Amino acid sequence: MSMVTMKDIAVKCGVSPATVSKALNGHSDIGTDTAEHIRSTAREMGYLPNAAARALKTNRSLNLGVLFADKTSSGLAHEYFSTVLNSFKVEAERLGYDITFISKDIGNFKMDYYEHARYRNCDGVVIASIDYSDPSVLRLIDSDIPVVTIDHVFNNRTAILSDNVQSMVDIVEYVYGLGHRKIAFIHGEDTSVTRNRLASFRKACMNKGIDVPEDYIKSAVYHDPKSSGLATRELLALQARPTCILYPDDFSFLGGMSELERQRLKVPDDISVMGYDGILLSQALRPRLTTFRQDSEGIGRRAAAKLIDEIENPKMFVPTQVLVSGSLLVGNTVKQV
Amino acid sequence: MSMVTMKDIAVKCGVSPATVSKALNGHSDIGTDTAEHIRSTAREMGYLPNAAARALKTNRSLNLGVLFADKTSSGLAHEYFSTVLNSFKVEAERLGYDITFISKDIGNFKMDYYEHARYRNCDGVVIASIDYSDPSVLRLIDSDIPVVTIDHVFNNRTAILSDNVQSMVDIVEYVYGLGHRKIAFIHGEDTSVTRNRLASFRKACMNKGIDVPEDYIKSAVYHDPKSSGLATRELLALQARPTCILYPDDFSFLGGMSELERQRLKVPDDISVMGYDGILLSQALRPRLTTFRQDSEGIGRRAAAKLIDEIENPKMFVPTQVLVSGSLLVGNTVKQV
DNA sequence: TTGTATGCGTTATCAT
DNA sequence: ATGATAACGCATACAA
Repeated sequence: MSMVTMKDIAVKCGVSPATVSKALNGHSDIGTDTAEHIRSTAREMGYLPNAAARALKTNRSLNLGVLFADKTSSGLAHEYFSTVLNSFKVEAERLGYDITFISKDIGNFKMDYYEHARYRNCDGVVIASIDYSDPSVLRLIDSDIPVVTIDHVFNNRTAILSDNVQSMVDIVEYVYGLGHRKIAFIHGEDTSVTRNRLASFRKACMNKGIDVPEDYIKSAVYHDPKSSGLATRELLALQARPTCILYPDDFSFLGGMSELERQRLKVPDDISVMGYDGILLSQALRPRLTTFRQDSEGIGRRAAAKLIDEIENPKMFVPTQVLVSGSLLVGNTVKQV
Repeated sequence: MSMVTMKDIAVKCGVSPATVSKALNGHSDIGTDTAEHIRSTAREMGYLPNAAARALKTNRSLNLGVLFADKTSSGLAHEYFSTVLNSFKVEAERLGYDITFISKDIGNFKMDYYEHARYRNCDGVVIASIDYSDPSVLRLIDSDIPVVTIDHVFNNRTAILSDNVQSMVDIVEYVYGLGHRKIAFIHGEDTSVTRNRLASFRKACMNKGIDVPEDYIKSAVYHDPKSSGLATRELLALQARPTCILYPDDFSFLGGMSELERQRLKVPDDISVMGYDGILLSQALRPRLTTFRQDSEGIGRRAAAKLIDEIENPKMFVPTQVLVSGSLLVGNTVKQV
């Protein structure tokens, strides 16, 4: 059980600890024979590097901070973010980095995000699904720690962005292609993502020569079926009822679905609908939900790659906005009209 | 930006680093006036402890390892586990611990779970949602590192268990109370959880004097609507069709739902169904799914509390099985017959 | 090619 | 009540 250290290996091999260190780290100035001997003895003895000691000495922890939280403090419950996190983790591990969650107030010790990341010697931090106006977040963003943000752009910081502009273009063109001209859009709460989607929706409609009356634009809350249900009811009460409703996300559509059923409207025969995200659920519904699949796996992977690149090549670092495109997931909820 | 250390504080206060350390750690052998002065200068200077240095010296990292993975390597995508993880995280942070994911093979360095946990100086590890027969997992379980497992029992280890025995009793009694005597059970793949549920189901039925023909017991895969859909079809094809079907989990029920709709069977008028888990989705469906809500939040919280208790009081440690009970979530999918 | 010496930031022991 | 000193495990500049 007791940790075997480089010193132990040095003793066993009859060399100095420095030699062991170099051999284990693959330095070129060690005889190939000695190096190999040291490496094999290390393996035999079950040697493991001590991350803390290494971090203390090198000022590099090979540890990335993850800041995933929303108001409900359960950013992980959203399939989109848990997928992003998972692929971030996989890519980071492939490149030799571990992951630690960053939070406020650890134990009795009051600290903000920046302090927490410093305390744990994080080499970099990825931020997603959070209130970007929180001063504590801003302090981290403005700090000297490499940061990559997801779905939000800051000056001088790399951002990975789901292409919410192109996605709305694809969506509008798709439903337009099926003959829809009365397209309603229920959007989530006001964030930069929402603003992008909304603006792109309006523009795409304009480009197609579609008029979008203001009461075809309804406000709801992401991931909240109830508010989307309410918005659906309002849309259905309109004089000129839309033929197609776009929901803020797949899960929210469930609220719309209830309302449609209550009014005995069949999807897609009586009305067409589209979701957003492409979560598992959407493809388990019948009829299968037509939706837009965000490449959450790609987003997490790119975030890790970019962050680590910035960490390992600080000199060459240029803040970038990486647009990750998704794709239409055609189900059976949009009918030709 | 440059780290302010205890030495810096010592210089500024005109005392020795040792005194600073003691003052900051609240030792009693420092004058209250000096201690307070040191603490306030530390605050002014923006001092932050260095976790790596502290870990190196104390052999305690205040860091917990998390081993969450399934075959699809996305244990996080399951709402049950992401909820467990989140509450584990919240409780751990409240008690002063951070969380790091444990994996195999970090970068080019081949290691198993135990080695990874050691490498990161984890004070303890929580294990869930994993193939418990993996030798690499067993090595960790049999190691000297404090471990708490979730939904699986090992000798000499603390386990947090969702009460799968009582839950099945509650479920059977509930549907029995509504007059059902022909109850079918679709269960997940063979795990200890599944075995407990199945045995408890059989026993509960027996206690109620209900006969359970073997073809009322169907095998499916957790979280897989397709296999549950198939099982549903088989059940509906039976001579003596069940009046109520219990599904392995809420999500799997979606597969059953499709099959029921295909056969034009109305829930609950033509057939009653129950899910398991109580995920968000289940309560967004219409009719609302009657299901059994596992206390995933409580499970994560108890796991963190137990693990940290073992870490901080190793002398008093006794391996325990903590049974966390859930509760029926009554929706509208079981009809009185 | 190998070894010596030093220090990363912290805590703990032992003096004073 | 405070301080000098050493040590945790490792990496590196420099000497040999």
